[in-house]
Amino acid sequence: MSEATEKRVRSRRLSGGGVKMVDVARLAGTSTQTVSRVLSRPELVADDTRKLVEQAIRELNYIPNSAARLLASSVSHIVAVIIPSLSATVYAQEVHHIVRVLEEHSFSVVIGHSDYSELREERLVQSFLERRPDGFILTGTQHTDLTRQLLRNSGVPVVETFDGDNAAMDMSVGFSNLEAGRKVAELFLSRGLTRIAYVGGRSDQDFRSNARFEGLQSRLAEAGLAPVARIELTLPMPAGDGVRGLDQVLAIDPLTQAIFFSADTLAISALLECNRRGMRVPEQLAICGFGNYDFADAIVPALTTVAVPFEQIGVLAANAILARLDGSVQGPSQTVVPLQLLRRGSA
Amino acid sequence: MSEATEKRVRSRRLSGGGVKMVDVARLAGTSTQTVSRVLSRPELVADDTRKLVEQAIRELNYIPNSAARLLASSVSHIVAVIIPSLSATVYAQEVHHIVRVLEEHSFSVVIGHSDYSELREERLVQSFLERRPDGFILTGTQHTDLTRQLLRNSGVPVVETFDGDNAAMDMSVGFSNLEAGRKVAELFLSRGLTRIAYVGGRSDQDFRSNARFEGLQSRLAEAGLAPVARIELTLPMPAGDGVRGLDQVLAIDPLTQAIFFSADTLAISALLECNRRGMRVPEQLAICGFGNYDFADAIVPALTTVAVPFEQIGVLAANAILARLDGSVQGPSQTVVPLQLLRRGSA
DNA sequence: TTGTAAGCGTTATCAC
DNA sequence: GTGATAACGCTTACAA
Repeated sequence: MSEATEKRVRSRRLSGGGVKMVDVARLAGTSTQTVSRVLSRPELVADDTRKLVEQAIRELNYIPNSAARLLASSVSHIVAVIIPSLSATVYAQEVHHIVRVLEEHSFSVVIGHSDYSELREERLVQSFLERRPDGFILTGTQHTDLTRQLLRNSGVPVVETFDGDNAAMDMSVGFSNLEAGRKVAELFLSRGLTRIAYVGGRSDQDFRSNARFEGLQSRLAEAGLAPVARIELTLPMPAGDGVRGLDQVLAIDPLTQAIFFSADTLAISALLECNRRGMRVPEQLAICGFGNYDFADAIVPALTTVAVPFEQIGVLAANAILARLDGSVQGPSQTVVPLQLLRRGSA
Repeated sequence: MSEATEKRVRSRRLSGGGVKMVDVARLAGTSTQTVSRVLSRPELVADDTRKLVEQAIRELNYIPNSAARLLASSVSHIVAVIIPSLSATVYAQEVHHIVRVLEEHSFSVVIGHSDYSELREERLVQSFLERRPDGFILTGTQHTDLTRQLLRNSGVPVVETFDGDNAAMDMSVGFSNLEAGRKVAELFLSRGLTRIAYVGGRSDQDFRSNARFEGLQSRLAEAGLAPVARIELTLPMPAGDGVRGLDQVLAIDPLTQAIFFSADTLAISALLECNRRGMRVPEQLAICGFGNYDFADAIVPALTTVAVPFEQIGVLAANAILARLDGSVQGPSQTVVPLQLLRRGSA
């Protein structure tokens, strides 16, 4: 921000409003301390005094300055949330519920996107730490060393989400991507399918998709099989990429019998494309998605997919932070939420 | 937060880390003022001094305290964003781009949900003002009097989004919902359809949907027609509500020829349901959506809809705040982004 | 139950 | 180009 800007902003602030605690105290005929108490621990103040103060607050339209409060008390009432992208409904859903829960407890949420990059995440962590948040909610367990170090040094509670397979720095709320892959393999195998492909994010970007692939692969290996193809799409993946994935799979093995897509958006667009091309699903090609998004159940055939309780993850993550802050829980914790394979028409 | 909590948090902070500017200054052999300058206006510091300070910062892992900065400078580098819900992709998209743009300028975004309630929005504004944000981005132009008063008094730049029809408090970036309704009416009329229905949000919740309905209605009136039905669904509207809307319309008028849905999610689920029921779209029932979401183009028939540049709205809103802050723009402003009727298969 | 005094960590101001 | 000192608005600790 330019020099001129700072001046402008400052003068704006100084002229406008600018009611502070002393002003309230003066009007109420008390000390600032009493005003402070009315705000944070009203039960310690005599009823009459309290009413006077409350009246003065209303009259002056007093709004406390949280920066001053933080400086004096070292509690920010801020939780920092870093997700790969708000454009993916998965994360948007999660954040929705994080915000909802935290709002109720008068915490503010500051949000940032890593764009699927550990380095960008590191910069965000660094920048968010300047606000002295009372908690961090990150996505996944893959972080730079500096990110870990910064967070550890800060002593802030950290929740890592969406990854129940790997060890967390502090607390974690996630699900087993590995298990998801195995479940899907199991399903395909139970239908006697052997030519099975995987379509997901690039392996250097999407570590949780990697785990799903590994799960699929390991289960297939147990049956003496190997995936016929693995397609890696660059993130973020717009829905239309499902068709690209489909085409790439078919280019590698035109006789592919089943595809596991790492996201329902991809699976849905691929399935609709199959319909358009007259490829019969699931007879000719079985399709399984991941996430159980909107419309998974509305298309024909309905999409077989793995349901993930994204909202629950958001709620649990927020609660994990809150529990640590109010002391009801002390150490590290690892929460794994269950996945559910929804067998519908497409596989 | 409980008394015990405050103590615990405080002690954690005091023990862990706690490197401050004086520590850096001491190590670098300068004053805090010089450290401060290195951080905000490096060009004012001699190269040698600067390097010493930068070295000390790295060595100590110093992280500035933005609360102290705000207190001293009255610039928070925070923008508060309030949307109805992050569960709706529309707003998630918008926020995604707001965050992206503001991050680049080292602003943090704090986010809140109004849940389509003006009263909740008011509480959020009140609570966010405690953080002394440098800007506010709100959704729509419908707010309580107190909300307006608080924002006006604070002197903070405010951008209202998504509503280009009504007067804004300060700045606005939106589109004409009225025009959207008229466009869709025009389309239906051009196809000779006369029995036209509308499905949208409850009129006391979704004011922008109201405007779309009014646009539709006014254009129909010019042709001597009136809508055969208007369905009001309670927000938030899950995709499946599209089917409910469809059924309600058909219950009122089984001969309805066309439906304008206030969101693509509704339109898509209704269209897929028509397919399932063997109702031919558009011959038997024409369907038009709003928003041009994912999959609008992937289903069969492809959804005719109104494309809204949600991302662009986010970018423009963020830029409007930035422009005001750096003084390049002074007064109120009203930006209206264009809508585009995408005529595809469904109408 | 209430008040007084001393910080919290930074930046603005002015002097050098 | 650099430093000393006084804010910034609130809470904590202690005293009354």
